[in-house]
Amino acid sequence: MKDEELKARARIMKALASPVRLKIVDELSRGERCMCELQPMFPMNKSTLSRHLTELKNVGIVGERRDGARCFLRLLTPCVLSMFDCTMGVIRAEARRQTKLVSGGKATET
Amino acid sequence: MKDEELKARARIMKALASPVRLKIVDELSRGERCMCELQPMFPMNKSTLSRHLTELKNVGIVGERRDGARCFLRLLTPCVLSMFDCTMGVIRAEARRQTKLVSGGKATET
DNA sequence: CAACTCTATCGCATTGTTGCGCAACTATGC
DNA sequence: GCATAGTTGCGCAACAATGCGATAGAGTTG
Repeated sequence: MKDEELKARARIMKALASPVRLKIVDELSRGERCMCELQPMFPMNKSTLSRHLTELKNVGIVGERRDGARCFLRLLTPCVLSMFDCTMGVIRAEARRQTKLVSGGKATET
Repeated sequence: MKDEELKARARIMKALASPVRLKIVDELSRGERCMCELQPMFPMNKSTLSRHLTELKNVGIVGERRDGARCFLRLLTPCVLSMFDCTMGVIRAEARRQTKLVSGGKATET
């Protein structure tokens, strides 16, 4: 796999490697929102939130539509939601592994 | 969505938010490998490579099988490969958007 | 079994990157 | 003019990536 491609992918993953940004994506998956709607959901300075949005816009996951003073955000690539499913898969698999360890399974024990 | 869940997901995304680790995953998708096989592919100190592997192991994406002094790595959750497809989707969508901008499309122009 | 090699990991120091709030700024609408 | 919506510059603290050297097991050979 090409080096450039790896970097491009890493950039996208990085944009999603934050609870805050994941929450934004999750919220936008339910429809268009403007900053002012998002702000109450995030206990942080609006400048910080704006920067998170910028990061998502930079990699092309989120797009904006300006309407007067407002700036409506929406998900441009809903396929990122399928990534969520996968992360759940990883989490569940890991949980199973932990369980096995506790209940005396064979996985990698000391 | 729960806060803990968001954090767990972000952890997984973060583990994949690095060209090096993406390359490792890509390589492991073609089969089990030992550190000594991976090393020649990565122009970095072996301790650094080891750390990247540790990170992938920590989130449960990669597992290890020890055989004597060697340590064979393998992909535990192949679904991460489907994430790759999605990143490609995002990259392509972004490329299309750029093209539109150049060719005089309507998207977000100044 | 002692000495040695080979494989992988750990501790530490250095360097670069990220997340954050604050305050200042721009732009829109009343 | 003044409130509302959002972005930008700055500095700080926390975190991540890296190399180097030391260390810990496994296997090998005398």
